Amino acid sequence: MPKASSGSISSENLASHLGLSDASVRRDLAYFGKFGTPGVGYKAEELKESILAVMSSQCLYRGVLIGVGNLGAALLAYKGLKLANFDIAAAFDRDPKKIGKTYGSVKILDVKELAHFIQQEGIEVAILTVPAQSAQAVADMAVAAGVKGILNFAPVNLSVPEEVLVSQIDLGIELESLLYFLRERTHSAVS
Amino acid sequence: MPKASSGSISSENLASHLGLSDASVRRDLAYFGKFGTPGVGYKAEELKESILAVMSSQCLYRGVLIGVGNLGAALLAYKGLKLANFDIAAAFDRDPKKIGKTYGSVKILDVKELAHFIQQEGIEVAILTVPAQSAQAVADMAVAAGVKGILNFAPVNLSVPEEVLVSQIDLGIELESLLYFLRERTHSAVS
DNA sequence: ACACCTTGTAAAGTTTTTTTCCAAAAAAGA
DNA sequence: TCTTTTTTGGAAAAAAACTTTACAAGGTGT
Repeated sequence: MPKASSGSISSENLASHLGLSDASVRRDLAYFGKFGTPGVGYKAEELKESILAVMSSQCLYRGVLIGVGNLGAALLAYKGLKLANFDIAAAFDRDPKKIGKTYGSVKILDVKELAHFIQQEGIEVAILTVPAQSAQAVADMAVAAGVKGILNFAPVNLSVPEEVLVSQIDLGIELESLLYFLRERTHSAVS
Repeated sequence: MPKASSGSISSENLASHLGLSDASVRRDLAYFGKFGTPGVGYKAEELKESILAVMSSQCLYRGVLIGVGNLGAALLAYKGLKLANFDIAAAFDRDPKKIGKTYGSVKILDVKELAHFIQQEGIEVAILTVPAQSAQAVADMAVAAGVKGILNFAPVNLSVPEEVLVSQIDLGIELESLLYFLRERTHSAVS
């Protein structure tokens, strides 16, 4: 592994830490601008600033999280979301025991207020962490109220107008995929 | 959208429900065997049986879940895992308040017993739902004890021997990706 | 001034994914 | 029975995505 010199780091060095090739690192960084200096590499501090600058230059999106079960609560607690210039304006649930509570700085509202809230606040993104059987109905509500993107954790194929972007996350499929590759690997090792 | 005829469904019909092309559906199904009949399509009941047969013909993997926070609890409650012929043999945590409890049929044990349990039970897969700062240490333990695959939810690049398969799930990155495409779409719509 | 690094980017190469195409199989109508 | 229609499975072609190679241009140190 190449060693880091004072304050600077080369694409080769970065690559070895990330498990990529030097060319990939350069290409990916270059996509957003010129952050390095030829013959030297990337100055760590500068690179960090530049990346943060690119990320925060992206316009802010405001979103709601719908369904405060275990998974929803986990996401509310997860700090990584703010990094993406994403702001959870409110969470929604149908359970009266949860409504009115606050997770961090996010308030839990009654799902009946969802449409009104989305319209009033100009919400563009919804994170769906509701049970599978309610997912389509909730998505329909959110889309009708004006949401443009959905991050869907329910194991259901949502049907939405094509101008709405859905990103599907199925934890079961991730696991199956891992197991599949494990089996492939052990099988080919035997044969 | 094509209509379904009694008991049978064509690849084109399946495809339209899944948002794929007919050819893709046929190719993907054919990968595991011949389930359809030319001129007719796939008999729904038969296809379902065949898919279940393929899935359960895959050898069973046993795994442990490490870190019973909100996310861990959500996964323990999620029934989709059993479908993949995957069995969570036990969960682990370091919090004495959680140790000894039972989620569904899964018992929560002390993380100190992790290595011993993995070896004793021949566990092959670990699901990591621990905080980022403990992820590498826990992964090291699991790998040393014999785990061959890791499903990692901590936003950390695990470093493991290359014979160990790691599947990384970063919910923050999923969200960023969604936002990125949303921005791309709205920008190109303007210009 | 010269030798040596290392970036950014274009071009080439590779891999993966998707689509197209068609022989063969099944059903339905003549 | 024979022909037409439908639809599969799989081969071959096409397209797309991803990686690597290659190198001019920009910088550093002697």
